[in-house]
Amino acid sequence: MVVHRIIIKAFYDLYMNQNKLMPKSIIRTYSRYSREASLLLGELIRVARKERKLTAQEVADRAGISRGLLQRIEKGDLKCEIGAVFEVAVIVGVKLFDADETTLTRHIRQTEDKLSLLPKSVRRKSKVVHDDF
Amino acid sequence: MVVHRIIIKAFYDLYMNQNKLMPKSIIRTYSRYSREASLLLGELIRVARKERKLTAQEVADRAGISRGLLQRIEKGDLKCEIGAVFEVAVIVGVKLFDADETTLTRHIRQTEDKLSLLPKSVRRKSKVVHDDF
DNA sequence: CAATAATGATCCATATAAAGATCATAATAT
DNA sequence: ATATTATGATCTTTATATGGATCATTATTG
Repeated sequence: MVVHRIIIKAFYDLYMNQNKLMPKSIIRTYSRYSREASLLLGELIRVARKERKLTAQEVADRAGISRGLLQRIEKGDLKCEIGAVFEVAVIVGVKLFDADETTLTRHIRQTEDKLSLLPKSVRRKSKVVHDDF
Repeated sequence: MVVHRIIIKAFYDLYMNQNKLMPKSIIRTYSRYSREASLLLGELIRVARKERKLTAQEVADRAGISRGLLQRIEKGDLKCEIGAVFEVAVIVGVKLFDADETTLTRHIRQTEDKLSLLPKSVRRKSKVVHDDF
């Protein structure tokens, strides 16, 4: 029943468009530092991939992502899942935090210890110091 | 015209569901290394935020993200935009690559130099070595 | 202890990232 | 030089991450 699908699709589009009038899109802005950190990570990945003589498709397959996403990652696109980026880094051998597995685990424990000493919640000074003058 | 919206919504749901029968969802799996790297980063962010006495809401606002997303970031959720994570890290003062802005820029240049020396594309050995026996 | 604020968790709607397909171009091996 | 393959770029569809609201719980201050 092709006609059904077409009609339903028309209503679907209608529904989608009625709210599309004001996209309310989220235009996110990034600091220079973030952009450069991401760019560097992407380039390190690309260098590592080539040094290991792996094609983009091979790495993408191993990481379980599309080649297109890998391209964006290597370009330092900030709108990528951090999980995908990290996974690719691992595959091509780029170390995160400059640490191996064991070191990573140790750092986690240290950080958790530190965290346990800090207050569970941050309390804003409820009242201004009552500036008497 | 509330009725219109309801009807249209019904068709919308119908349309969405006809394809939902086989979600074909992408269940991504992550390596232990990726999971721990992300967890560490999240915890470092949380520690830094508390040390600076910033509430979750304040940091979220400054980063232009929701408090919910910040929560996920601090928990090391791998399904977050890397841009959001990096931005938060910058705000609370967690250094990426253990480098300041200048160092970052220098590393980028070094990496690009390295990249320029590598072949533009990786070529798989087109033919197996013709295993004659 | 009481009051209040921060955090954690969950839900829904929607904006958007990702997959997949396709095309053009560039780069490598023979 | 030529054939072949990798890469880059763009488009559409679909899956999903995010924002925003709400509620319960926990912490902190006074």
